[in-house]
Amino acid sequence: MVKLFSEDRRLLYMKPVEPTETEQRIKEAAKQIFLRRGFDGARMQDIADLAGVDKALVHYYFRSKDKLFALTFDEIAGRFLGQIGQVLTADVPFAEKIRLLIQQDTSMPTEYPLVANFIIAELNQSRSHSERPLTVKPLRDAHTLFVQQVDREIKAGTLRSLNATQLLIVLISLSLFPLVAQSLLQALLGLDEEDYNAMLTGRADDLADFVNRAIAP
Amino acid sequence: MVKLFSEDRRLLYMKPVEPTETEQRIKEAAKQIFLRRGFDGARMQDIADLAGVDKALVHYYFRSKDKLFALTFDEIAGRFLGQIGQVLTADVPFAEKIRLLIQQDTSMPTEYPLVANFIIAELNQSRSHSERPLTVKPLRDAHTLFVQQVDREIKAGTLRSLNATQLLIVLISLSLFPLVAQSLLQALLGLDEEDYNAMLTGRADDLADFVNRAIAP
DNA sequence: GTCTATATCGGGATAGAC
DNA sequence: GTCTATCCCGATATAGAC
Repeated sequence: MVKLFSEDRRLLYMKPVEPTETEQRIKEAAKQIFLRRGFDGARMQDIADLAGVDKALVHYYFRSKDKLFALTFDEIAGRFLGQIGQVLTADVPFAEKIRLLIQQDTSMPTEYPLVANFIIAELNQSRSHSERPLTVKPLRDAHTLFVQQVDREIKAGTLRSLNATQLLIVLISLSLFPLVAQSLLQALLGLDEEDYNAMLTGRADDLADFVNRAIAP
Repeated sequence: MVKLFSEDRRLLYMKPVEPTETEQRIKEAAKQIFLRRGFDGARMQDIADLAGVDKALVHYYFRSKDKLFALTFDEIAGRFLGQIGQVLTADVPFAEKIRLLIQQDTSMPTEYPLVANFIIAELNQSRSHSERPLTVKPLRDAHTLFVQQVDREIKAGTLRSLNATQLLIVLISLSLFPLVAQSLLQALLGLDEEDYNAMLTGRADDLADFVNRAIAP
């Protein structure tokens, strides 16, 4: 019993041990590969290559593909939902909040569409066949707060009467779908990547205007 | 040269030979499996099982997984784009067309969200790593026609001045995203499937109203 | 901690009998 | 056309040397 804590520096020093640099590189590589190929398409070999280490090391640190994936997914989904939550709970005027929600896309790096697509695809997979069930912690507080704010605006007469959750879904749809479905919309409209991106840039203001007209009293 | 056509009944009879019933069953099974699991997640064995035939038969009829997938994808994507094209080119008043575009979702069977998700996901995959390049024939005519109709409405003063393509993207976003991202939105809002579907039902009219307010002169 | 070598298995594909 | 048996590669995972 004397040596109870002595084998684990975490318990001795009261804070997490630093992940080794290698471990970090593998995690980052896993994120990139899983984001692009999904669970089924990803190869442990590709992750190892991207991290510049041997395949066996990946297993040394993370045991199995499933575990590594679960870890990666939670991190990606957590960050993503966190960002949305921040905007929803931001202490800004309502009109500004709408612009923020919509604009989130163009301001974000190229990774953002990948992230949204990834989360949707993998949640679908894990839902349709019950093994490997992924979960995402709901943004209950942020959602509630947004609904309350909308209801206040309606009472104040600055908004017409409408369902706040429906409005939220509309806002997310308008901002995320063009990113998530870029490949489909490009094909459908017959645009190349450049044209498509040109069309997306600077459309946040137009969209905000669009929404404001729709929800005016 | 005498027997040039005699080995292929298609050429003799001037119309395609009937696909055998087995072949049809395999194609249908492939559609179901690919739709749910995607290319990477699908197993030839699962397709065979669902069709009630041996795995070897699947290869007998369709040669390889790639070929069977390409065939399936083209059929699914073709049908999907065809439906959208039909609505875009429909000869109905503009306000009605907007309702049709938006409503497409709730009226469709459960397969619709799967289809949209499938196309988006697989187009992304084949775009991000160049092997297995999938293509979708653009809806140029339908798109052009829609743009013209919008521009006429603007000239007639029944619509405020706006970019027709942007409007089209908005309409598709509003109708498709809640279906495509159901798993994500459910998680985000903390709703179970029943609640979520309840929220979607009957929202077509509200959405059409929403859009009409936004585009009124 | 990091590598080499290897075990093991799943899954796509084909050969060949019927 | 349909099945059985089999090939063979690729991918996860582990054992063991350093």
